[in-house]
Amino acid sequence: MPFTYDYPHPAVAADIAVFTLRRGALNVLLIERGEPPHKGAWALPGGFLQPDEELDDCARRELLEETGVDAELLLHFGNFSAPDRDPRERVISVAYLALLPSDELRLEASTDAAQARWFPVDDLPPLAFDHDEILGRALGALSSQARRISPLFALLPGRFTLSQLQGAYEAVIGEDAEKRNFRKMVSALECVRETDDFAHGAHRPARLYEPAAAWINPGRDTGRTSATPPSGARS
Amino acid sequence: MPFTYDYPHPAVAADIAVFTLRRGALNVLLIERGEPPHKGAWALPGGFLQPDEELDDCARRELLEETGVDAELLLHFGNFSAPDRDPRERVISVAYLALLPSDELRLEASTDAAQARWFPVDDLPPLAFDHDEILGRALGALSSQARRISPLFALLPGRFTLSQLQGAYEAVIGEDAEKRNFRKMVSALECVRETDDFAHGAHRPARLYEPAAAWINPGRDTGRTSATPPSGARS
DNA sequence: TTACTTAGTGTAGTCAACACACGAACATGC
DNA sequence: GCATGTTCGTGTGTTGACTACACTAAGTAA
Repeated sequence: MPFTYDYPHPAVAADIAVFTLRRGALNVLLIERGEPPHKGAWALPGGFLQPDEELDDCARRELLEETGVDAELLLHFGNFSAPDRDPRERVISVAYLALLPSDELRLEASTDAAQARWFPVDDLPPLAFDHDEILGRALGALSSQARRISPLFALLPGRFTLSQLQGAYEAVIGEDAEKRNFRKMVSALECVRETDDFAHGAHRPARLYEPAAAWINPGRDTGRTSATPPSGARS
Repeated sequence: MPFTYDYPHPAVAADIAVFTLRRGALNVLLIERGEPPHKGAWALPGGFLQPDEELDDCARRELLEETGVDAELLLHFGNFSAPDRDPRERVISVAYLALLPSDELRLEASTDAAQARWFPVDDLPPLAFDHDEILGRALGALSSQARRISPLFALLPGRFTLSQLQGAYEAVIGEDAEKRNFRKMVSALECVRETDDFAHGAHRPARLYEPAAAWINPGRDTGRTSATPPSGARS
């Protein structure tokens, strides 16, 4: 790294793709821009990095400020750095995805947003800046994450039925799952613990489950650093 | 995203963990810093983003400038943004990993580096800044990537034997593989094509293989966007 | 009491991953 | 040139994982 640096610094912002389930379908939170550029267009929420703030904290703060909720899962999935992606000045976008339980839907448009709204990911309006590209990448990353099941807890209430969990899985992956196989998978992953309570609806009550401890905020797989020692490949 | 932004902009840099194989072992390229801070300490190569440059291009350029080689695989695996990670000023580090064939070892220390050297990843010196954390994350990401086999081509010459490929796999994963199963896996992935030539050594010659087309620079898995249409989960 | 809907479970078949042993081909040294 | 040593390269049987599939259980509502 050079010890002098004469070039102008870019702005750095976090943009967040916030997903939730509404009526069984995956929805993403968009804001309608209240100011130029792209005034009137829909965009992902986001904002600029502050001086003494880590990027992860910036994303969490912006999300809290712009939507009023604190996300349980905030995952960085990419940077977007095209020099002309923002006409005002150079902005490096650090992109995150977040998941919210479907019942926390208190949307509060902030000053610079005309309104905030949920959109089904299958029926999106045109987006400002390069946010369509960012959102596409977010959906891909989300789908990969969901196969580990535990990230889906952030989409559900604290206790949930296995049918709810399967519904979230199907909504995120975009494919149907077979009931018994899904339950076998969840059982094998040992990521839920059954409770003694049941959800009562119009039909047979379903047992409620909760996340097993240590599955909140699961680390990324780090291969070598967390793996058992190699069996002899090292000399 | 707010339309005004009064905070100072951070510097943005790319740091690159460059890996290669030397005598069968995974090595990483480090430079000895020639200037404060951390003068005399070893660090990952890297440098600052220029005004009209994408982050990916910055990483590639810095690597070319500091080591004289053009990397075939440059993969972003994380950002590092602790406010005090660089004592000079705030620097956001965008971290990449790169793979080089083991025979391209023309190291040219640039002006700000006293020297550049390969280190086995099992025997590293103390590193400057937070580069030990960056390198740890790089090793984890590399191990995940290697399971797809095709990224390993960047560690090998243009044509290689299956034993060489297996050696690269084992060095990166950190575990031994079983020969026949490894070959079956490679065969199933259809990522190599056999040639009519053989490598002649001290013993029975081994057939040379080359990467199958379309496996250079493989895209990330994007789930929904590249998957077959869902079978009915969407209404 | 009946009808309806969802909850919840076990098995058989298929496929992929794993462990395993040997003959083939070439270089080298005697 | 012959024997020896080393790596190359292949097939099979076993095991565990994933897939597909159908019924009974339990409650609500009419």
